[in-house]
Amino acid sequence: MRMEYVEAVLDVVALIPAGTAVAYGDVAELLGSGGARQIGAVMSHHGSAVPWWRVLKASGDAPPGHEREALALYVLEGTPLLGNYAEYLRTGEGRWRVDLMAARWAPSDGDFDRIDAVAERLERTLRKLSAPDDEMTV
DNA sequence: ATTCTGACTTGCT
DNA sequence: AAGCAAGCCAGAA
Repeated sequence: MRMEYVEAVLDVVALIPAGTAVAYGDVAELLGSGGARQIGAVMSHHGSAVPWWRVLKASGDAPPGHEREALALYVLEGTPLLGNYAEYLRTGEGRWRVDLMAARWAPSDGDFDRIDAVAERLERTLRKLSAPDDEMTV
């Protein structure tokens, strides 16, 4: 995974507000590069410094392996949830998930500007890297 | 070049 | 609602 890609992903994730969330695939789409699995790979290895819990599966299930910690944060942030998470908090049993329909982040115009800037910077860099002999390639 | 793997997604039982 | 199969995208071996 190129560092430029990792940084671009983290830059976008850092913009997601508390109480909202997006799916891995959403980030890839906003970035216009790579797919859901790539975002998952980035979050898995480099997500610790950003609000990683706000990026999750399209189903609303929390990032695998971090369900407990994520749930505590969702409750704290007032993120819309579905299912019996209360029981999960008590006993560790019970199914729940984020209500992505209600919680999904809707970027403001300003957010879109920042996202576009990140996406453009990334694309520019990747293009340069993939075409060492630019000049003639038109 | 081929195969395997994974913090993914979607559609169908 | 819960599993499963395929499709998907890239990096690693």
